[in-house]
Amino acid sequence: MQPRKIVICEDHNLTIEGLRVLLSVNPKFMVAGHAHNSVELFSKLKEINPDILIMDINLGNEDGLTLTKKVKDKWPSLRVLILTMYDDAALVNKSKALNANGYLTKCASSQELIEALNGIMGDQFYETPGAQVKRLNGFKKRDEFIEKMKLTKREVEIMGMIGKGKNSELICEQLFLSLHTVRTHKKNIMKKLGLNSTGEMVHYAMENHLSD
Amino acid sequence: MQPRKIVICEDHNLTIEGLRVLLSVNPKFMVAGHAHNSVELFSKLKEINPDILIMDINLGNEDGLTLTKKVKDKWPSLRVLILTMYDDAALVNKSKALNANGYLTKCASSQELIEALNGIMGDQFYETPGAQVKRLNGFKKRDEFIEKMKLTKREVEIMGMIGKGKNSELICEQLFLSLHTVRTHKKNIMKKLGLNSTGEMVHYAMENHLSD
DNA sequence: TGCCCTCTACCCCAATTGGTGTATATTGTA
DNA sequence: TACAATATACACCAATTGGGGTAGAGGGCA
Repeated sequence: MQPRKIVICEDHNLTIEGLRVLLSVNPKFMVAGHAHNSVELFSKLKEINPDILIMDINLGNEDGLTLTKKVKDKWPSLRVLILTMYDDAALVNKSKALNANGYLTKCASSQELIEALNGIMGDQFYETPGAQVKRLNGFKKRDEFIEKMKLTKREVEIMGMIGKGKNSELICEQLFLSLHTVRTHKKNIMKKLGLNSTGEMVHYAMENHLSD
Repeated sequence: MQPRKIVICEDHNLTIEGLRVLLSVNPKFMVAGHAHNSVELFSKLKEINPDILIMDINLGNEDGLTLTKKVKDKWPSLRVLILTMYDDAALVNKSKALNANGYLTKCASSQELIEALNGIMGDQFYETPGAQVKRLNGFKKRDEFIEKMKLTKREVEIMGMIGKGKNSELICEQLFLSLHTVRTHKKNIMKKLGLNSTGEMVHYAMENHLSD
């Protein structure tokens, strides 16, 4: 049988190279390419037309889950394995909802990776057997990322402008919105992220690279 | 020459295995063991007595930096390379302060990993060359900024706290000042720098590295 | 001694923001 | 089709901030 062609989408080179060598010893799979972001990914998918996409959720300032949906819309038969450091039930469900074929945390062994790659070829959604629901409160940024996932598109957009130090009035002008609307969005963002002032929002947005 | 013995401390198996194979092709280095947490780490260090420790900062619910300090207290000659996904000047400085020997982000290529492993054998703190330049520019920019704008010592101090997203009330409490005084300082800073809101102040403070 | 700068502190008033709640149109999706 | 989520818009009131002052205490210096 031909080896399965794999494309890896992941922003950390070391992880990409690690996966490449890990998989190079297995004749059933072949890493045919990799991408660091959505633009590279679409180009690679067109060029290579792989069987499997290994997708990291956290791609710097891009959202791997949204990207997964776009990819599956265009290549429905492509099998997608979500590979992430976040062992979170909500993310597993969201991955399922977005038509991914499996979910694996980076805590997995190479053995489990191979099992997952075999698993996602089946009809059912694949998940690490006995995946433990670990608490994620150890390091601040982990939670922050999960929180970031809860922001809607518009909220992320407004958060980006706040991160540049813009006030509500300026934002509403530039987005052709009512001042009320912008203020409502700001308040919703603050609730979601647990922030209490514009200053904290600016700090958070810059710290978490929500601003370009 | 004997290959350098390496121990990897990292909670993600895939990363460990990836690093293992990446390094297996290089005769200068040998991965002699790995650990997922502090307990395993101390046991491995005693058993193996390696030359190099590759340490992930983010170890689930443990803190890799604190662990680094403990390790260096016990094995001062051990060379420690901090390997993390966070490209953050504050973390670099903290790593330095805790006697680590180098700092590398996971965005690095395997080539840069090798360079880093060679680099940390020297006396100086090793950092991804590009990142170093970036940081130097930051401090240069900071000095120019302060000189140009002629902020007083107190104003720089308050600007730093604003850059962390703190509001006037919190600042006055922490500096044992009247709220009036802090507000006066803020207004003076705004006049000097031509800023019109707290949001703009936070943005400027972070952009110009006035916050630690 | 007189002058300038810094740090401290206060006043007034207008503008903006924060907290809470309501409401409608649209979009996506089960 | 019906339901949930999102984006939009507004009301009301309290709290904070922005913009304009004034002013005394203390340090450094010609």
